Amino acid sequence: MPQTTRSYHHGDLRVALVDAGLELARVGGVDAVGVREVTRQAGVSPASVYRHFDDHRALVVAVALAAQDRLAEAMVERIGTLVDEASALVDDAASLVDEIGSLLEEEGTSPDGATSSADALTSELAVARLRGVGLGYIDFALAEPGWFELALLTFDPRPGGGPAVMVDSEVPAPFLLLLDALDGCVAAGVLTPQQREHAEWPCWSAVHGFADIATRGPLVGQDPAALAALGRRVVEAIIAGLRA
Amino acid sequence: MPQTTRSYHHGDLRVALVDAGLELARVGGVDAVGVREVTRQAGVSPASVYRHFDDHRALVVAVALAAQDRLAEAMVERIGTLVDEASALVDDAASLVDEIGSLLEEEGTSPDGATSSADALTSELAVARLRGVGLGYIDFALAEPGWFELALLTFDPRPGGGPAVMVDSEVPAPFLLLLDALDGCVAAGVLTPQQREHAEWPCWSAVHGFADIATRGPLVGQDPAALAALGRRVVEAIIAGLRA
DNA sequence: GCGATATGTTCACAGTGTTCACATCGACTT
DNA sequence: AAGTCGATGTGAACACTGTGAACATATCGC
Repeated sequence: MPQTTRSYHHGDLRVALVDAGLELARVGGVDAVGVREVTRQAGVSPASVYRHFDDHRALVVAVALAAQDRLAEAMVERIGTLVDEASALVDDAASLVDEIGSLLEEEGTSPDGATSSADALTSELAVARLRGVGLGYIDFALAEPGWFELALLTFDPRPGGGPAVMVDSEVPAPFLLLLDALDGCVAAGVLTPQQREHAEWPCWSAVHGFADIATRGPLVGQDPAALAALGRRVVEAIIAGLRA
Repeated sequence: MPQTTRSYHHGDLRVALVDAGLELARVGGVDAVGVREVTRQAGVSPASVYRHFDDHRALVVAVALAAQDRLAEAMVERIGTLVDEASALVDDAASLVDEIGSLLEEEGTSPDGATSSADALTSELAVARLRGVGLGYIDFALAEPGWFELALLTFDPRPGGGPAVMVDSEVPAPFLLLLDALDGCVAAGVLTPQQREHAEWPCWSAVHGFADIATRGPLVGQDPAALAALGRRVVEAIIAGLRA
């Protein structure tokens, strides 16, 4: 922060506006982030927005990008806990394998069984990561529906209703997490390269669709525990569908 | 229609407004159906809306219900063609089975094979119906994105941002088509009752999610043929996931 | 035929995004 | 060190929106 004195100039109005928009969107969704409302929240004049953003839409996009960052953070956190749990199981199983191996050492047992079970364990880890992507996305949507609504908007690349060209320069972070997890699955042997191809779209469709249904669709207001269980069901179903 | 004369009273302004809204929404989406714009289209004064609808939102909901009907129509049409194709295959296969059966009649062949293959054929029919539900939904979304955006809105049951109670009185027709198709699958032995339980949500999530992604998401503007292929992939993946 | 009622209109108001001329500050030049 | 200039915030205005109240007119029941 360059200065804390309240002068005519604000110091860093742009981020202040985005923060205000974030706060408003958290409870009111995308409709709550308007030019006048945001400037009111920031204690500034409405027209000041146009010194930092071309348009109302540009302001919304900036807020949406911030919400998207929050989504990505929540996802990596969820992935971390799920992978940690899985790797704890892996460690337990590995020590168990070692124990059994040392017990059976006197006999001439082949180490093939150990390596194949190790493969199964790394597979489990890769699947846990993929699970984390989906569940992190869903949990964020349920926990912060306003931000979630915002985070979607940026995926929409039409600037003003034009011919809608695909964005290829800047892939959103949440989507990258999914791509990486899928690549990890083929590296771990969970998915064949053929199964991997375009697999991001079935995954994203199922997870995003559930989040949308639970957030603005017929499942709105349902019991959170039931929603979480349904979300797990959706994630397991689409993962099973990919491997079939 | 009570009268076609153009008098001070409009005859049936309510449906005229809904039709105008439908026409506007077709190209402009939900944002295009505003009180003033709709009345302009219908050649009538803005405040006349409030003789037929409580609110701007009520007008939008009425238009959305109409769009939902179009969606249901498109789905039953798609289901019909897919089921017809499948049943043609079924007939061909059945006649083939008969032929083979009559050829093998001289030998003492057991009819078990015929009945089990007949089972497989009815299964294929049930799956074709399920496929039709998903592909009909997706095709409609791709063909009429404006109407599709509208059709979703009605699934959102909040009247004014209240505590969002679940609608149980009037289940939308498109959703009923899915439920029936799933029940048909368990009747045909494709799905066990345990697999059937809550299966509507993974299905709806995947299909709706893909439609949303292809309509307002990162796949907007992609090659229609490629989108159709991806849609088929999504439908197959989620069906496989349910049966796994 | 006549009154009651349903339906459409006009006017007004609050709120929105947006623009433009103006005010003010910080920084760079000479 | 003074002065200029670009960057940033302000205030008033415009066009537009949804909405309500008072008014006008056509249709229906008696």
